[in-house]
Amino acid sequence: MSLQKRQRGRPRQYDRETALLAARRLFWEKGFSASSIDELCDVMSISKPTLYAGFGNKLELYLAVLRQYEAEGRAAMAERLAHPDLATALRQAAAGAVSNFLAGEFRGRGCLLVGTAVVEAATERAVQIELRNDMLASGALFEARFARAVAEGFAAPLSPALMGAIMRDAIYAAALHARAGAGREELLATLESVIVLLAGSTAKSDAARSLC
Amino acid sequence: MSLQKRQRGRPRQYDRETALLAARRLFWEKGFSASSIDELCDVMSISKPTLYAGFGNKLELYLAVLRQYEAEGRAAMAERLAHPDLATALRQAAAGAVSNFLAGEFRGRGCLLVGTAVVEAATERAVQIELRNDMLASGALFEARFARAVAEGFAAPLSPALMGAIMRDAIYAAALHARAGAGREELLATLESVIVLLAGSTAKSDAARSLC
DNA sequence: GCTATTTTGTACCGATACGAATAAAATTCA
DNA sequence: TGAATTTTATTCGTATCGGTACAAAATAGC
Repeated sequence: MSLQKRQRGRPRQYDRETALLAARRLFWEKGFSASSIDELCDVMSISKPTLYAGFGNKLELYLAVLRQYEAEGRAAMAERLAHPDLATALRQAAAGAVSNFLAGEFRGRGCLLVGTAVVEAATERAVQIELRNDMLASGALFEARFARAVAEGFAAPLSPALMGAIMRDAIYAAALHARAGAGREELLATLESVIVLLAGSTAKSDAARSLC
Repeated sequence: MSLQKRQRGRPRQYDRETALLAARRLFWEKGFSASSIDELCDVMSISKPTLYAGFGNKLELYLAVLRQYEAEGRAAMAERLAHPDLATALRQAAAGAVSNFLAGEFRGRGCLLVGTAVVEAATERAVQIELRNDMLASGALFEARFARAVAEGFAAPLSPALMGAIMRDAIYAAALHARAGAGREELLATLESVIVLLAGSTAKSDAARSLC
């Protein structure tokens, strides 16, 4: 479907994914309501009618940004969770999330969904559903990893679903802390404790071990 | 200080705490940016110059609302945590928080701070500090409760500080889920698992026990 | 009653909000 | 080359934004 031949009229001069990335940066910092259409056009380097023609309206643009972000994040998370050792997989997932929360140009970035979608969820049903599905999907990702560990002989203290929920929630809470200005060590310390409680191992990650 | 004699000019016709409560409801649902001054004046039943004279500007009003909310919430939380049994204390705290998140007129209320302050934290330093201090204070509250348990002979799996952070984070995550539309049972199930992991007891709460 | 002081509501300010109308520019097809 | 089609930028319009000037209203002290 992406290989359809060139459209008939004037070719568009912007790249959709790149434009969404630019919009993401603005939404991430200011949130949905405080990001104006004019500002979005600026950072996306397109004019207002171009934005409306290409993305519908402000809310639809925001939803497109969220979906692009979720797809990227979920793919990265699944990759990190694939490590054969449970504790290491969880540590990689936690470290990746934390790096994402702390990267970027402004202090206290956090997670795009936790940082911005949460507010609009109360008034915009579509955003609430998007947020809800993201949390359920994240939980399912961790649940699957715990289920795999159980199948491989891991003596779990709880059901995979509950352990997955706890691990996911710890990471979402870390996103909150990041937005509130917390530092990397603090975020990682709490997450490490949760991993120890859930995976029962105190072994250090590969990176930490190589330092000894 | 609150007993100072009647001021000299025209007495104000609104009650400050009541007005803040009304503003809280609007901010809670729409967030800071999407709540307009006109709408705030409506729900607070005061005129615009009255609002500015009494509360400074929109941001200061919002901060006043946050502080009133935090004070109430912290007092209630401390009271629930005072129960002599650790697990029961944690269950009461969790149940109280969940009830707060799910009460109110609109679906997906959650926590005022988690639901609205998180967005503004990235651009408004004062809000970020307020949010950060709230999270630290909440963590300290739980830490103190765990420390008390340890002093009373509880065999803790982690330091009180870490256990307090984990418990607090689980509740903050529950606030996120509530805003995303999750139901009471789901919120309580995850929190109960965390309590079991931390307090090590599977005893049911008084209310649940009385049902048997 | 008169003055000083504080709160009140009406009206208003410039700036900016989201979105649309319109027509020029750039391409494909015939 | 000309018709059809799509994207582009300029301009505009109505509504609302946060915030303020101003004067009337309501109290306490003298």
